[in-house]
Amino acid sequence: MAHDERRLQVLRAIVQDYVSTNDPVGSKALAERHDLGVSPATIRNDMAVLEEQGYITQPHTSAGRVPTDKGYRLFVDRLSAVKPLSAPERKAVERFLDGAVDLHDVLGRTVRLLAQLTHQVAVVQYPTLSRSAVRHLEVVQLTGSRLLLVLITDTGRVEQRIVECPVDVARDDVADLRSLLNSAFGGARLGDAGGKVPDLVDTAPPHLRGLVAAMSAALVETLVEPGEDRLVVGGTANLARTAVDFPGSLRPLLEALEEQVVVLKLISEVDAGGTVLVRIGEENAHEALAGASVVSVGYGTGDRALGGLGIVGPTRMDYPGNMAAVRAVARYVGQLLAES
Amino acid sequence: MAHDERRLQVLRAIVQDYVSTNDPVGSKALAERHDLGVSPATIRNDMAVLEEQGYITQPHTSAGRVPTDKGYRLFVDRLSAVKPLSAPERKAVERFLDGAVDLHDVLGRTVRLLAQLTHQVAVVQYPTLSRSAVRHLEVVQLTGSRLLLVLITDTGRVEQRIVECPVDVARDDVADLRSLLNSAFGGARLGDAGGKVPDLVDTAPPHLRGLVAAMSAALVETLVEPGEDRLVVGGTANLARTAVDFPGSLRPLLEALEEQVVVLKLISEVDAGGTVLVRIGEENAHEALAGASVVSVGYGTGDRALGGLGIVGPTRMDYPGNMAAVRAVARYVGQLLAES
DNA sequence: GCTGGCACTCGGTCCGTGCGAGTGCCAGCC
DNA sequence: GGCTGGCACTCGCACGGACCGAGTGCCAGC
Repeated sequence: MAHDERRLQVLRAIVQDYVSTNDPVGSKALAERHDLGVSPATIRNDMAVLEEQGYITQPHTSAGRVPTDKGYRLFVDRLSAVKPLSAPERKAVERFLDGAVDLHDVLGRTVRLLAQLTHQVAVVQYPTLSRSAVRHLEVVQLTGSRLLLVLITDTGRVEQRIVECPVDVARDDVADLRSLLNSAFGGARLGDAGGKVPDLVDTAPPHLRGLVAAMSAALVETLVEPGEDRLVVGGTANLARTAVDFPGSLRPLLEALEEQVVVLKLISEVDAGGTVLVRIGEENAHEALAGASVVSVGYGTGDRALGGLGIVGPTRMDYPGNMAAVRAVARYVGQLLAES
Repeated sequence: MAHDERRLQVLRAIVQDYVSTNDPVGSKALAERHDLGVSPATIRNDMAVLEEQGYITQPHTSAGRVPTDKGYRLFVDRLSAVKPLSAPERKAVERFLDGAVDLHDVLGRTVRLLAQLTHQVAVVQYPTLSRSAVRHLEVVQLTGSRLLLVLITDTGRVEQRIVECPVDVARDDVADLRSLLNSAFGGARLGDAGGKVPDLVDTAPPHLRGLVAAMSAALVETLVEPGEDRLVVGGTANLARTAVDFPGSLRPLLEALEEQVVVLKLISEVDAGGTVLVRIGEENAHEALAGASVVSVGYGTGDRALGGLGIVGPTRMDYPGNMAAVRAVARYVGQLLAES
């Protein structure tokens, strides 16, 4: 029906105007700024219907309308096309990310880039350990009984862990231990590492069994521990700019970002297909994020998702632009990591 | 002179009251809440003098007085004693920091602890590389021509760096390279590493010279690059709580904290003696920090300072308490790192 | 089904008033 | 000489009323 169609145009116009002006938008302004071909009065009727359906709301009588979470949802799903990045923007992405010297550097640059492109808080997850494979395991003796286990994954991630042994360890044993661990775990997905432990312990020379068990345990523990999936956060200064959009205080949001766990959960719920995920306001199912939207996407090499990245901002954000930025950055990071 | 003495008491009382109430403090309130032994009128005279000397100021006529940066400075220097942590607090420090599994973990806990104790933004610097010694250097071959150099310092810090070689490297050469590098740099202070490079390159077997030079260069570069002195920041949510103290916006401050360089400079200007450094407002010599104070101290093992840690907050802060917390945490972290 | 007109609502702003906290000054007292 | 009580004065702030304008809902007419 033509009616429905126009009503959606009205909703789109409302979202666009509200996002750019931050003022509740009225029927007259809409008629002026968009070529809807009808008079303000007609728009008013449409708006009344949209409000009844829950897509928009008025902060108070005699104010314009504002999109609800549901309204943004419809906008994202049906009324907007992800707009590609401009040429200079694409160039900026390349320039910004090239020249990174290691994983830490890549992710640091990524988060800064994303924050700069979107003017929002950016979040990047380290490549998930469980989906990474072991490239190398290194054992370094710190003191007689204290060993440092260093794990290097195929994604360039380097993790360390101190292991305290009950007794002093001989130098030669350290070397043996290293080659034992490497031949057992080398090349294996970390997700499968747990299963290999019993076998490894059984086949190890008797005098090394205790050691092997301890080190394997540390390895498994390192990746099982949920906190070990690290997160890089950047661009929190952008929150100050959008402070007006967060009624009470920025505090809960800042706390959630520091907490990491909350955000991590959101960011890591991505698939490998490169679909951009948008969670709007209440959809986030976490109180502190009720007034915020999260745009996230998985990055990876080929069809393998390594981790997620995305942005957090007010529900009143430029969804098409931000979705494009997030997607573009994820693609580029994926490429970059595939090279290494 | 007894006069001067009382005037200082008045200043101290003003600082204390203002810090706890956030209201400009008037002569009457002072007389009531503190046993100064004189009437409000007398206090008014003292306040007039203090104002003339620049220690306090009034936001507007007919308001109470507020300490100036200069006033806080005098307070910190002469009017306050660092008050020791309470027993439960000391206990919390121990409980919080024990059980850390590696350096990353230790510093992460430290920053959270400090933020929690002081209710301010906490900042912890990674142990400076230039003052650390090489415990072990590891070389891992990622692809034929791409090597990963992993540096493990005696402070438990692990740094990585990808080195691109012009030609493919043979497996055996990697092992040789590793032992060459370790025997050359092992145990050496990183600050001295630069000087050893020429010698090392000269004595290396001819076919490895190019490689050795490249790796040494990467090593030196890693620690010369100023950005490599990392910083952990936490408790930014506390900024939201103290937002009232930052007139304009939190933005500049958040930006400075993300910038890291600025804060790093402040935090790293510490000595090994355990002196707590306080920089108040304008003393920070950086615009974004003009309304903020920084309390910092060096942490280290024995008489060797490894790095700095501290807090950033509004000038209106509990200096004695925060100085105590910063000092106590630094001591404990120093001990913890000395053990490893 | 669209449109112009109209009455109505209500938040934001401006202004005037009153109040109270706090000050500076002064004369008097110890 | 220094402290004190008293007093006039200054302002910021909170309160309340008036006004204005944006925006709405509804209705009759095309």
